[in-house]
Amino acid sequence: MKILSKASVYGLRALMYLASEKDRTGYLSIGEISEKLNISFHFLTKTFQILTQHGILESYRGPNGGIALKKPADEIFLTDIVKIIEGEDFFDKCLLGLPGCGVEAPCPVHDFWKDAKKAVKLEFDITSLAELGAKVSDERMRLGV
Amino acid sequence: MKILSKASVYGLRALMYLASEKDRTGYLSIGEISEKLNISFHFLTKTFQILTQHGILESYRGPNGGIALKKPADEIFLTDIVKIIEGEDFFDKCLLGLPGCGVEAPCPVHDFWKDAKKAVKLEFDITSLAELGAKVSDERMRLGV
DNA sequence: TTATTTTGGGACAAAATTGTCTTAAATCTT
DNA sequence: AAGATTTAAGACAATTTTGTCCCAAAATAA
Repeated sequence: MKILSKASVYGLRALMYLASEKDRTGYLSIGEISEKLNISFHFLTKTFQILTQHGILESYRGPNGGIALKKPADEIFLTDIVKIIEGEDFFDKCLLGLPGCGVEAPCPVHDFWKDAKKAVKLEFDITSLAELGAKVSDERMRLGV
Repeated sequence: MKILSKASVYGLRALMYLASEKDRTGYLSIGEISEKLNISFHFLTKTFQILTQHGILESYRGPNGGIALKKPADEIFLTDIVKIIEGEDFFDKCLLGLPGCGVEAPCPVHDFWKDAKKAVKLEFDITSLAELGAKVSDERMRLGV
């Protein structure tokens, strides 16, 4: 059961890493992050560009440049990130891919799937990068192999 | 939030159609199903071949041939189908794609995701093709556009 | 100024998924 | 026996996703 593209997975892992290093001031380079997490540098750069354009990250070029969270980590939630990368309709999709599936014209699994999406969305709505970053730095939960 | 490949989606929709036509005796041709549901005939054929090889369907060639459920529709559950098409580990995957993510070495979202997967799996485990077929035939829930 | 470091952005390649087509095999009908 | 119907199976093409590469732009440092 895979709900996220690689772009989202890489983006999320990288942002969690960023949040876990909250004591370091200034910018973190994409190179460092991609190395630490074993993610393709160029691929991650592209995802970060999108997140920068959407106000999640702030970037700075040149020596000692890199990226940084544009808002406090406790004000950025999983939903924000996932909707940017996967699309605004991320939590509105029919399990069977039927367009316009809803109460008026539901598919046979609509009722169940509606609830399942709601539960996941709720968790994504309330889970912040600060919380996840803390789990990495404090509880040593892993982001890589 | 998309958890199923097209192969699964097509397969499930086709099987629900089959279950919804339970009064018709004999085999239903793949051609009819693909037309009714607007699914590529050849693509659906390949998915059906896999389901036939795994004991979900029974096929018969020649005039008046086609496919039929190999077991009663109330003995076939969503989990059975999805595991065949997506893989046995369908409900065991880490949200962040980390191999071996588990209680010993969890990722930061492991706890939540474990529960979310469990809830979806439970529903897939108890939802039969008979139940879904009835929703299509009795409650006119839709399988196509 | 010149060299170095870093992100930005696009072109391009590789891989995976999805979709199409052709031929074979099995079966029925005439 | 011959032709028609239908699934089986594989080759192949199109599309999407993922990954790589190159060069430009911005900033620092010497």
